[in-house]
Amino acid sequence: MSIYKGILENVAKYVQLTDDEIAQFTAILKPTRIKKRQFVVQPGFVSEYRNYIVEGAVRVFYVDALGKEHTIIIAIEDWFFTDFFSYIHQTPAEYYAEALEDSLILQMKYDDVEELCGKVHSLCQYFRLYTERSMSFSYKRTVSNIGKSSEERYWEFVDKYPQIASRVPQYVLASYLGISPESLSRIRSRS
Amino acid sequence: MSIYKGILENVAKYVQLTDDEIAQFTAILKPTRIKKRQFVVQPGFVSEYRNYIVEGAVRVFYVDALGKEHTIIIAIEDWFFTDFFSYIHQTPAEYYAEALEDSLILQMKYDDVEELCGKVHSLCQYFRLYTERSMSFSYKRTVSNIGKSSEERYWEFVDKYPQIASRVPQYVLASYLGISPESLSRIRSRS
DNA sequence: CGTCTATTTGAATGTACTCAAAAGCGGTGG
DNA sequence: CCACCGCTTTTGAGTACATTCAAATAGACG
Repeated sequence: MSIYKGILENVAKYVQLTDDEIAQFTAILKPTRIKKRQFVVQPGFVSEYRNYIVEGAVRVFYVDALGKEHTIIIAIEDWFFTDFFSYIHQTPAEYYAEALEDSLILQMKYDDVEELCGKVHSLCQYFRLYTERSMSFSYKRTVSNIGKSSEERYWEFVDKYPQIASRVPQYVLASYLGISPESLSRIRSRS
Repeated sequence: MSIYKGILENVAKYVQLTDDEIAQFTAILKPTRIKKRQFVVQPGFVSEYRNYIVEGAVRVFYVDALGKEHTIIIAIEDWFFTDFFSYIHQTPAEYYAEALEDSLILQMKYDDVEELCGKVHSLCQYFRLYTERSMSFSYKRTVSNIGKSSEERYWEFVDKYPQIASRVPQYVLASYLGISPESLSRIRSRS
């Protein structure tokens, strides 16, 4: 079974590619193995790649002026991750992307994606539709952040992503939800 | 001067359209005038349109179980707005979109946009690139929400969008930043 | 000018945070 | 395989910050 199976199925949910288009697409995918705690993106370096996770888990986070970590993305199988701002604008990253587990990812270079999207209409459609969908979910997170209490945010997350909640360290989850690890521990204990 | 000037300039920042493509695009834009306090989107109704603001200001917000309003988007000239989740999935909206001022907007129907993006590669490119950029900014807001104090969020907003901060009521801004109106008033007074 | 809404101010409350320390857990090397 | 070490999670106490509720003031609009 090909390592491209997952991503091609993902694409197939939105558009249908010809065999030739599939070949062109997979040609720009660079399979990479990363070990737990390894950084894929680091502040100061341009995030050249959009990364798709075949197997494993990754988080994107930044360290504020006080040295505290804030997790922006927690990604598992069949998700994309990168420092999006750095990737889209091709400017130096501000965030880290770190493997939470040994992982296998598919990396696609910005220039390659852009070139291919310029040539292949259906791939352009795929990325448009996929990103629009991501965007619509992103608003849900904003709604959670501005309107819900820490406790509500936590249980909402557990409800929505039970696999993730049980798979990542609590301090990572806390930093994703914007809660201190101590508070998250207390929220969990009073249930 | 055509009312399409703004949106066409926006498109031109990303892609170049032929005259024919421009004609096809503007053909699906429906200019609509809305009065202050008028709703463009309401819970229970599918948000059929993606809306571009030619002139005016609009906010998207929801009302929680306790009757409190939470503002998700504040949009002015040259911005798009809609209940994105409802629009993308074509399911009933959960949010309101309300004019903060008398406004002139361009409405494009979901089906028309999809059909045109299927036919016209460069328009598909435009929406892809535009949405990817929006996405990259959306992460910035998330970073703000999970990592910064109320006070920092407020000053960051004023710094980033001074025109908006001085143009919308403070309780709207407070509900956008996830702060109570009273707290925002106090933040402003101690400066 | 009067009414309605938005903003400010005050006092009390509550939620989440910080700092500190203990307990739990996992991984590593002897 | 067990013992140790480091990191994560829990627990406790005190504090800071934002919220709520209530009332007063200020502003906008007809």
